[in-house]
Amino acid sequence: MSVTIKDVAKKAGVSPSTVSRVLSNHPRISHATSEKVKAIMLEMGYHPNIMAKSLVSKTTHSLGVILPKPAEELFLNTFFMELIRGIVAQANRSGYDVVLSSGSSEQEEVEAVSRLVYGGRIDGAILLYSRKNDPVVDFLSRNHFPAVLVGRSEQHKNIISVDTDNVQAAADATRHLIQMGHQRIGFVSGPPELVVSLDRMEGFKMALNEANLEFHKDWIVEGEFLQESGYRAMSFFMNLPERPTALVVVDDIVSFGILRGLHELGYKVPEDIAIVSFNNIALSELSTPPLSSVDIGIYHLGYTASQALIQAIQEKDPDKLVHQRHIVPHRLILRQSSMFAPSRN
Amino acid sequence: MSVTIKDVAKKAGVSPSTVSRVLSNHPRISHATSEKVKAIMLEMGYHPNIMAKSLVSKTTHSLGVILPKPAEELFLNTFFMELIRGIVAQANRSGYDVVLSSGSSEQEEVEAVSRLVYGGRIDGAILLYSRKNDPVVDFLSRNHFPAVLVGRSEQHKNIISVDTDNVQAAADATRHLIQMGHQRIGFVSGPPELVVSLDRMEGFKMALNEANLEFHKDWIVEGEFLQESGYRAMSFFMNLPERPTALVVVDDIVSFGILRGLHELGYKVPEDIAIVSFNNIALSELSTPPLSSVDIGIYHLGYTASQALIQAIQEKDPDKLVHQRHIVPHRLILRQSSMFAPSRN
DNA sequence: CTGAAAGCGCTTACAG
DNA sequence: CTGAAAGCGCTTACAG
Repeated sequence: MSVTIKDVAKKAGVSPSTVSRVLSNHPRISHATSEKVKAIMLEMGYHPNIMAKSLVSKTTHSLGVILPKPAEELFLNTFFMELIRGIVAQANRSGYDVVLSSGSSEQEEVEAVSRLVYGGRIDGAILLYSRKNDPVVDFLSRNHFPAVLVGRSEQHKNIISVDTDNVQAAADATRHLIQMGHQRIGFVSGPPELVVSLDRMEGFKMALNEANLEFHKDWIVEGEFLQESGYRAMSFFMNLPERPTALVVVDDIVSFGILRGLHELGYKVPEDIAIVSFNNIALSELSTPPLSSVDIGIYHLGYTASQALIQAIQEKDPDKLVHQRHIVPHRLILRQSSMFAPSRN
Repeated sequence: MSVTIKDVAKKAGVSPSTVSRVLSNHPRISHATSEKVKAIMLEMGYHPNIMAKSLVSKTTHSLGVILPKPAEELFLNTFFMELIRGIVAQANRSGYDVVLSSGSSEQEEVEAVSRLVYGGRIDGAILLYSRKNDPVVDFLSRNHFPAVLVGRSEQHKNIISVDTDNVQAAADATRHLIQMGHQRIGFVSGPPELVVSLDRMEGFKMALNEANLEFHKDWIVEGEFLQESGYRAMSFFMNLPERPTALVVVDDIVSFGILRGLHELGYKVPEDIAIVSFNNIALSELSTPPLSSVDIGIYHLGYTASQALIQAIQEKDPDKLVHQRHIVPHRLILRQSSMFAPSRN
């Protein structure tokens, strides 16, 4: 029913092969026939059938993106949206489509991915997060399937990854508080199975070490990327006999929970406790007070991930692809939540 | 290189046709051969090639989702993410993939969609928003391509749509303020080219009318779905000689901007001005004060859109599809921002 | 219940 | 510079 290469060929008085060659800008085709065929394609409203093309070319011009399962799904809506926007923008620009997939368990995630991969539905995959033992990463790595990880993998060192230097980022945030005069600094971390939590924790410790500041076990709290976690962490800290004067918080959303709790209890930020967190989402400058936050360039991360993946797909020499690690620069944005020098005691 | 239906057939000692029939659970296949073939498929790691299947079946089992162009892109990250989560969840459950596409202008949007549609890449499309004169809707409607609109279209009454009853929702919000004793109520609207802005405005007027309250031209402000718009609206209202005591605000994000502005100027919410807004995003209960908001079930909207689209794709009788309109129920969530009765004057 | 054959719409050596 | 032919991996009448 829809117009095919044969219809165009017939009307143009050439063979289907020729039409196909015009389509792919084959060099050895006469300018005259090329023009004629193109005119007729336009006239007849011809559009190449992508499926047929894929079937023979063994390439789909599609990238697969695996959405995190519900547990982490709550985790920062705006983070993932920004990431996906960056991914889709760059993919479309390069003529690639993006196929979204999700599973409601790790098991289902693997099934979804393997359907896409084995079914020849996608040319490469992007993972939006990095867990410590991720079966999806295992699967892709085992199958030598082109893949890019946003974040980094502990096990699979040679998967291509696009990441923030989270160790440095956390060190930067911590150093800022130290420079402001804080000596008692706590850390609110994310789920320990996420690599990002570990990296930020490490940077935090690093900065404390440099400054010969004490690393206080009691001043470390782990949680989810949820406001409730921040709320709980806050209540834990504020009940401590000796409490920190500043906090490094793994994510802005978590800081919102902390701010809310402190507000309810009548504490003031940054006077009673100073806060720096990560990701600099749109709302971070809108909270009361506005949050100091490390901007990690989320859109840019997504954009770079697409770019790296497409490059990997098109690269023939596999040696060039081993152990690629793209670092997107971060930037500490200072706002009111950390702009206070504590009195010495 | 990958294992095909022929390989399986050879190993099983049957014809490719038979393997294909086993795959599709054809009724007239003997249990014995079916079992044998299935065992061999598993053993050889067979996975059907989706492209080949699509080519012959003329169906892709993919839904296309068009991301809004940058202008509206900012518009409510978390809104779109929730919507997409709902869409993907339901699509995957029904065995459909979701293909994302975007353009950086209306022109590019249409091109992206037509590539997907004419290229046979998708079986149907979901639009995430409704503009007043949308070329993408025109395109889909003109081509009689299965499509679902989240929102509603003024021109194309017979496109399938999934929507909130925004008129009622806005009326509910407004009535609540009236019941609290407010007589001077303002409205902060969104871009006038979006249908949702118009519908909510209409509900607002309706509720005022019912209560014989004056509709004050000065108390209506249009803006974007951005915090800055809220900030500006706030400053406009607060400089009025006679200002409203309560506001209905088209979106929570806009309310955040209003809250911030009022806080800076030292006004109190809800005492100086009460606020109700829409969408009930995750952060609405975290603001200071927590926002009263109409929960429109965003995830549910996405979920329903997927469901309706898949139904439309699978429905043979086109008469059944005309003028379908699915309404997802809304619910006014009361929080502190509107819980104050103004003194009579 | 099963097989041989044709065909989906394209590409790409091979030949000229 | 162009065409005829084979083939990508599947499905589906048609026959038996």
